[in-house]
Amino acid sequence: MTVRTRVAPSPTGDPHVGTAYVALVNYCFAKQQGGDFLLRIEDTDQARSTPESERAILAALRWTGLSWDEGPDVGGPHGPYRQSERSAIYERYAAELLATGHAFRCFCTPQRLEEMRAAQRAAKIPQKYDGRCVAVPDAESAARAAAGEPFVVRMKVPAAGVCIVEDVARGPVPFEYATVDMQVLLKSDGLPTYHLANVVDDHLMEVTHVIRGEEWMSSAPKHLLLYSYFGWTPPVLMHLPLLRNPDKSKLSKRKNPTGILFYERMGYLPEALLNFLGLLLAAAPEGQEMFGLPALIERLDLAKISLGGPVFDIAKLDWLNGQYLRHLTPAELIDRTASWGFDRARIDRIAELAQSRVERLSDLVPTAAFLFAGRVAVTPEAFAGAKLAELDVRKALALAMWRLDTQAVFDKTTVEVVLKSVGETLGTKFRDLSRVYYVAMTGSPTSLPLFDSMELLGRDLCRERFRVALDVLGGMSAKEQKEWQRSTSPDESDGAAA
RNA sequence: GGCGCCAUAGUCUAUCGGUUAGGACGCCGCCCUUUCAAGGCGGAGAGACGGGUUCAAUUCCCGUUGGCGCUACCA
Repeated sequence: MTVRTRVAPSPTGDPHVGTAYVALVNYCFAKQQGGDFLLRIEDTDQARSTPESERAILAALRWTGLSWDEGPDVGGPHGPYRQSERSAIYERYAAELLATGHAFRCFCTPQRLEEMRAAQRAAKIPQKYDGRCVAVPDAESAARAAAGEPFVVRMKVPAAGVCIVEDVARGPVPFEYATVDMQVLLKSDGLPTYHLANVVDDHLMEVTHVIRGEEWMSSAPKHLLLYSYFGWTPPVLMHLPLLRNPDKSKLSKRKNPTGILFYERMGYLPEALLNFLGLLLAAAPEGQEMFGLPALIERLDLAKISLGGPVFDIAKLDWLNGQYLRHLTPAELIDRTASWGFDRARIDRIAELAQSRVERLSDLVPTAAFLFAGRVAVTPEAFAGAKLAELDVRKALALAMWRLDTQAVFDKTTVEVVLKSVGETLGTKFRDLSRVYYVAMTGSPTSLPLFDSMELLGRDLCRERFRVALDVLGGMSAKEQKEWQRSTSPDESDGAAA
């Protein structure tokens, strides 16, 4: 049987390095076994999925140098590869589960579920669905559904017994069925949850090995149960450790750059990034830290991947990237730099912005330098200004950073709207606030137009500059963070791929 | 709180019962050098803790501690 693996990102945010990491393992394992690697878009969350995010994820993954045999953009015999286009399929399988008695309609309202959980919390018992609607007789259930009463479909779970999850790297992992929740399979909007869609698709797409993040381990029993309800052979499972921040918490953009595009904009080479991620998957032979995809494909051994969550150590990435840069000829270095940041459209735009601000040709490069830099040097003093005295500069930076994160698109118009909204929140004219942003983004209070510059810089680099500026000004206390977040619309979406 | 995963230096890791516990990043020093890098050489630095099993444990088992994940009509 042909080995088939997949990466299944959810298009709900920026392309995440965790996605690249998971994709890399799946890709290498498939190729090592002479198999196929698939890309599937898990966009069953109507509220959070966006086409912009999907486009960005595909582009970012392509940039890393990985390629897939089947996917929404390249097609394939098991399509469509976008879950939002497969609703009819999931509905059919949910109906099958209903018919075979492995699932039931649940008519509980969100309010009733919330009350149930509150009671469970108060009683200090595990929070899970109490099973009320399992008792609804089939005839009544069908009638209520036919009458238009909203419902979700939940899976049944054995009351007792143990489910053994066989993990390639961990061996058997036991889970008491009593601790497994009766998961929602089909939401009231008729779309499936991850659990149903993932199992159905992996089966239909003939995925043989599911290699995904550790965050999924506790739902493995549910998935295994579904495979058995359908009478299908489950795939081989392997859960990868999660990438970490230096403080060991799960890698998050609030604390670190997590975007693949950040590394691209920052000037890392895709082969260096892949090599770096590969170092977390297969130990380098003594003194040979540099290796490419072919070597990784050869050496990857799923059972030997270390299970401790690795810190994403940017210092080591820096060194590796330097190694790659040094292996280039000077001409290649120039070519790479040119195609990285000096494409015609981009520099033409920069020229437009800079033209009225230069008097000599020799002014152009210094004027636009901040657009080609990764970070810019800022000092606390640079933020000082008469109008700014009584204003909390850090709050202005934090609000802008957070609000910008919640925007689906990142262009000059969005930036303008968002930054001005911060002025309103703070009760300040934007004119008096702009210096803060000029300094943080460009490193100087006088520079090229801010909104255009930020668009040119891109979301990831801007976020990083906000972070650095905040840091230079002493950061935020936990209390401030909490308080300030109340005056913005928080969006914690920061997940890696499945 | 419940369930689960994990545990070698600051970081990434090797060692699948017997090693002076190996390598890489970072750090420090020396060399090279008009500076700074790069490069070369060298150095400091690790088996969380407590019990077992064994002639012998970093390695196997149990407990403790710690970190992490899950605990949604999100993935």
